[in-house]
Amino acid sequence: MARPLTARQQTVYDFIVKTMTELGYPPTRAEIARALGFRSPNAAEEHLRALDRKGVIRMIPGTSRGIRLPGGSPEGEPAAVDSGLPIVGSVAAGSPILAAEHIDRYCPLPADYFSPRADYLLRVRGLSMKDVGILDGDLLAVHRTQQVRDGQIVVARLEDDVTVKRFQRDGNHVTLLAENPDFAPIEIDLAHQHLEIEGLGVGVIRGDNGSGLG
Amino acid sequence: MARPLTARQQTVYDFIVKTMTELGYPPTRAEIARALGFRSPNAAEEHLRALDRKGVIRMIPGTSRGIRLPGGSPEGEPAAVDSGLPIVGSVAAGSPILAAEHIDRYCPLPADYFSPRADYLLRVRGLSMKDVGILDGDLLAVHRTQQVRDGQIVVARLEDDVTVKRFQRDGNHVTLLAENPDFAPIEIDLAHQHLEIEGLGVGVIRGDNGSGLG
DNA sequence: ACAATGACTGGATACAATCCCAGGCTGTAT
DNA sequence: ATACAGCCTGGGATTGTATCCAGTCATTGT
Repeated sequence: MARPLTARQQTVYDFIVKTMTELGYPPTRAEIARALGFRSPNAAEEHLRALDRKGVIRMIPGTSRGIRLPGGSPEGEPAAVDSGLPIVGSVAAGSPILAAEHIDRYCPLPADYFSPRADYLLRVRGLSMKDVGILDGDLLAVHRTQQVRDGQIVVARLEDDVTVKRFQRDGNHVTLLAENPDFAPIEIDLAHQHLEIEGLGVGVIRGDNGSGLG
Repeated sequence: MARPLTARQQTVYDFIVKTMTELGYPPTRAEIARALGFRSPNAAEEHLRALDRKGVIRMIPGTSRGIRLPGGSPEGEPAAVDSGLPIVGSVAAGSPILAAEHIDRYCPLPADYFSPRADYLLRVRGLSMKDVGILDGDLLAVHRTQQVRDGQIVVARLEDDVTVKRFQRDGNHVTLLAENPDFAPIEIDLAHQHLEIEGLGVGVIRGDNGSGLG
């Protein structure tokens, strides 16, 4: 079961990703410890084991810098690609997004047109993200993952409610920012509230309405 | 300058690239030696020095697996699809939009996904239409037609310049409205200026950039 | 003939890095 | 109360790795 990462584990994971993209190779335990302020490399070791257990990284025993980021998201089964990307309309409270009854129709676009790969298209309701060009009725291409970084557009589920917002985390505190001055940010304390990240916004499609934009 | 690599050095370099793309981290001297049949890691060390001298890799002293490939990580480019909608980048003055030299690549989406049918995708530059959710770099799906109505988003050519604007006509007078308070409307007197309507905006696609929206 | 370079073998050393053990502290679940 | 997981300090054994030194052999340019 993919229990979500703890805040600290997420920090470690983020540092690994950052190191690998910036330097081209993964960090050592000592480097992780130094970067996050641990006085012992063992703290990093234990975090790595946890991340490995949860499947977001792979440790290669006995190998220096032996950390791998397995391709694809942790346990997201690849969406049925045959007929294209499923288009999800409104999501009922408490049920998984990709439940069959939510699937409206399919968009004949290959999943890997977007990068990272899109797993489904979510029809966006409301104008809370209009300043980043996501309008009412648009289709948001979503990559299923729990690994999201600050500033990214995410699909989140908060108390059975699915929303699209910009993600920002500070330790145990998460802020979901709208991109529209008419909407207030949503503040979440992870210690007291449950927040589930459903995926990462990777694209937008608009225009199946029928008579041109306007 | 950059003397070309010897055959053996090329082999070593290829192995480094292969290792990094397959494993996610660079090889050690010993691993290179093992892979290429050297009986001493020093042979690998000397090759690495040569590759560093010639600038194709960068060695980080004292660091295990401290090998970097300068000039960005090798990214797999998306396979060129020769079917689907042509994507048009910048359009040279005075030439038809669908001239072959403007076609960047193709988007594997059927033309009739949009309605009315899209004939090509135009990459939009600038933020003049940001208030209707068309941002810089977005792909505008365009239906080729001259029959446009007031209020529609159109692709127009004015004095060899191709722009995307909202269309408004009053007798012989046309106004092309931006959807961004920072941009002034363009006023055109059809009796004195030539305006060509290239098509009607029927959709928007965003998100072929590579790492999520944000 | 000579030096310079590329391509190695073989051996050695010191540090880099993984990984195990023994704790402590704070929560949350049972 | 007790147990357990997450998160951390501190130390230490063992192995992984970078890096140096001393040679050999062939090729190439001078």
